[in-house]
Amino acid sequence: MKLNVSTRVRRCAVAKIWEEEGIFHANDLSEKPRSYVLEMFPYPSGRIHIGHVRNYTMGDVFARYKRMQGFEVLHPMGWDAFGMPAENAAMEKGVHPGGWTRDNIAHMKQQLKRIGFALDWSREIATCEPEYYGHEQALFLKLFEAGLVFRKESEVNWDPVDRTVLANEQVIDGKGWRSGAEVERRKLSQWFLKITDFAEELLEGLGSLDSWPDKVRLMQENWIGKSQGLRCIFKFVGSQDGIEVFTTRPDTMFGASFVAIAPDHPVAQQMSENAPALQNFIAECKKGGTTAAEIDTAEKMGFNTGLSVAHPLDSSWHLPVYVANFVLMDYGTGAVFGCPAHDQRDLDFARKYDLTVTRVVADGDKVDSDFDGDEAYSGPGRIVNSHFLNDMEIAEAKAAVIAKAESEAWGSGQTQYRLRDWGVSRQRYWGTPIPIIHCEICGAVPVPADQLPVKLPEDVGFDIPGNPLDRHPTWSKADCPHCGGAARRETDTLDTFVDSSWYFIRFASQPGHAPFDKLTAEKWLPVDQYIGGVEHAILHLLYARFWTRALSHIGMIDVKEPFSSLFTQGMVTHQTYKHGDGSWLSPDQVRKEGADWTVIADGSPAIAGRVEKMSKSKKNVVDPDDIVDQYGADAVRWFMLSDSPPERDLEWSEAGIEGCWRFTQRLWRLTGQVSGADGEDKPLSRKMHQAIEGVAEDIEALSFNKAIAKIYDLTNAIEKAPPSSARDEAIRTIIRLAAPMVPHLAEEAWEKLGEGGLIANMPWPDVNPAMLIEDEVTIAVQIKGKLRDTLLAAKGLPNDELQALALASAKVQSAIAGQEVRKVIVVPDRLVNIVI
RNA sequence: GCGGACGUGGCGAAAUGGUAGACGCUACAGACUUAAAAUCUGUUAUCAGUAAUGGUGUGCGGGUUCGAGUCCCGCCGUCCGCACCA
Repeated sequence: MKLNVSTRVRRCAVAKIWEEEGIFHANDLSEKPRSYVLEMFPYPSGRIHIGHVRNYTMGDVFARYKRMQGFEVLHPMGWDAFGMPAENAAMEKGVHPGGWTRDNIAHMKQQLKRIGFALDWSREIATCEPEYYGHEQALFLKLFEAGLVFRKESEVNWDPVDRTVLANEQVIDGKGWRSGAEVERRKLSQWFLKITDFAEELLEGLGSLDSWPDKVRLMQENWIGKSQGLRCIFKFVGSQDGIEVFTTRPDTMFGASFVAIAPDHPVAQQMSENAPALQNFIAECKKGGTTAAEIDTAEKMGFNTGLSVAHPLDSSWHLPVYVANFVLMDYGTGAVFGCPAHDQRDLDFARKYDLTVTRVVADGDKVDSDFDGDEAYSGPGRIVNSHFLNDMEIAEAKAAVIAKAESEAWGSGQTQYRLRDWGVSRQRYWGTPIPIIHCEICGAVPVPADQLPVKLPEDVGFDIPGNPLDRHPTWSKADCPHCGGAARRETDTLDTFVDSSWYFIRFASQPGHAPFDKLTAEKWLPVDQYIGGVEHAILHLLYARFWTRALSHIGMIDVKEPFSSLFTQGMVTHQTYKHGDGSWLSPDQVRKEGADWTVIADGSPAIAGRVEKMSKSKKNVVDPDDIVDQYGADAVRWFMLSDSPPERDLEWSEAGIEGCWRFTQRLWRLTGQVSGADGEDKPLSRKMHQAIEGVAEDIEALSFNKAIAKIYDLTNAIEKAPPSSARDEAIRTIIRLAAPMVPHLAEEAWEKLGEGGLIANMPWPDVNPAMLIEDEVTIAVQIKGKLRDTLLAAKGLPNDELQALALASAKVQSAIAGQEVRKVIVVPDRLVNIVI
């Protein structure tokens, strides 16, 4: 226990003053420049995780810094409160999801408050409350009216024993997590949002997001997956009907050796009606989960339908038609032609079913049509063995085939996206009810606005798997808003990604009667700095971008991109330990003895495992409450920011937090050293001004580890310096520089230094540019790029004088040893490189 | 399988193409102390050398350049995402 009681009491008092004065409440009417700082809101799982602490500390430092720079800052917090864990808790512990969630929120809110985050709690949101999700239903219906919502069949993971839809994470090795039954893919009619209408916009918009990490933009670009290709028909032999195929490689058409269609392609479905063998094959394909990884890694299987199609470029050339498990109905036309020589999947398939493999793109000097080996060639090259395409470049050949297809009317060039429409239906209770009523006569009818919110019923049970809304005795019964006849409510709820697709707008403006007020929201949006985990790089961020654009499209808000600057922080990791039998041990169950680890309880040997992401199952979690009790919030905050660059993983360690705690003490001791002495200290003052500038730059760039290194540097310099008024000023300044990071200590120190008011309200210290300039610089002297000497020179010395100084150096003279100097490269104020 | 990233001392790291290892942690030595803790001072990439100094060194192999941790090509390893976890 590092903190004594009185310290803890004082720190609580500090937090209370911030709260009483309401200094972190954002003023909608402020005349100041604005800054909207947001961290991804947490799922209320029960306890704040150390990863949250890292995320929110970064945002907090940035928000506090922006306040010091004179901005009106909006820094809100809320809860992504719908989701599966609440239902799991209900099943396991018999508690109601709502009660469980609200208890968790209350507890976690207290935890956050203890860490001293400068949050505007007056804008707190929990997505599970009708005050939030009712507005979400209204927005959903706006999109419905705009034609951006539709219904279609889509596959889900079906557990045939529990008779329940499973989430991907509930499918383990193709089996249901509770029942252990082999999971099947089953089709259900579900609601979708037309995100594909915005594919091009979302792709183009990435270009304007220059304050997003390149990797995230690249991932989204690949996810949207724009490609140009040919859509064309392979006609059945002797028929005008055929199979429509999409390909991005029309240049390889003369290398085609088969056509493959998806198991749920209409042609396959129709044929299977009278073909039990095909039926079995299709059923076989439907085994296992729905994820791309599972489908891609499944062994490639095909079924020869016996059908033949004619090659569009040569109708006398016939190709077999297979049903194949690796062809997806969701992408393109659900049918492809296989060119094994130049596509790995097709090659694997061709080898397995003994189909011809013809080379049509030259691989260096390999041009013969017979292709051997098991590695497809997808690189550049000239077209070979392809009649009129021979000798063309790939791009040229693509254009030639598309032109021919268009002129002969058997196909056309087409832009295709990999992005699929967003399925938002979930067969679960704990989510936003989809505000639709199904009437046998009128179809799917929106719930009228004056009947919103459609509230979740409280009286539900979780003793049986499946959706309690579906089997609720009365809830789903409703009158059709059109004809007044008996009808049934939609019992699916919305994907929780919908909840997180507009919460940042609600934070900016939350009237009671509407989702948000357009003008007020536009004052704050877009979010100036958004911070969260990379794991959200694609889905959440893309959905939120889409939702914002959709609202903009229907005129509800004039904002295209919701997050102008994005930062993705790394995970918090910790050493793991195991028993000899492989079971996990928590770090406090082991002790180091010499080079080895032993289990404290029984002295048996323990194994120090890898440093891994903190998780309950590996027992390497640290509870923020415990460490705040032990070291205080400031030391914990300092640790979250120091050493590791924020975008990388941070390893939690006992030694590390101890070091941070010691630093907070050092800083505190400094504040007792104000001497009142007179006198200048130019080098110290220069260091101080460099720190004011450097720390500001680093915080702006979210390089907290570098900012902290600069604060350490200045601390070292202050400690070494003799008393002077410059030193006293440096002490007062360093507290202000550290204030965003260690706000409690800074507040107390401010009082102790006899300064008035709250440091939280102080501006960032001013830099005197004249004080930044160094008058001497160290010049590196190299010979052929190798360092041989360094010398001190006046800053700004002309190149010829630097060169003369370097050549005069004794070390240089002995290294040259009379050889001819061929060239000298001089970088002003930096180095001289002598080439001999 | 597909897509994306990362790799520098004992450890976390720093370094507009220009002195690799700032800053922190650990460890070791010393001061203070009856003692311990705390604190303070110093050392801490590696090899050779008493030292001065010199060689080597940023995952591995090549390349561009006067000069490469940084740029290019090819490997290896680790991590993240893949549409119903959030």
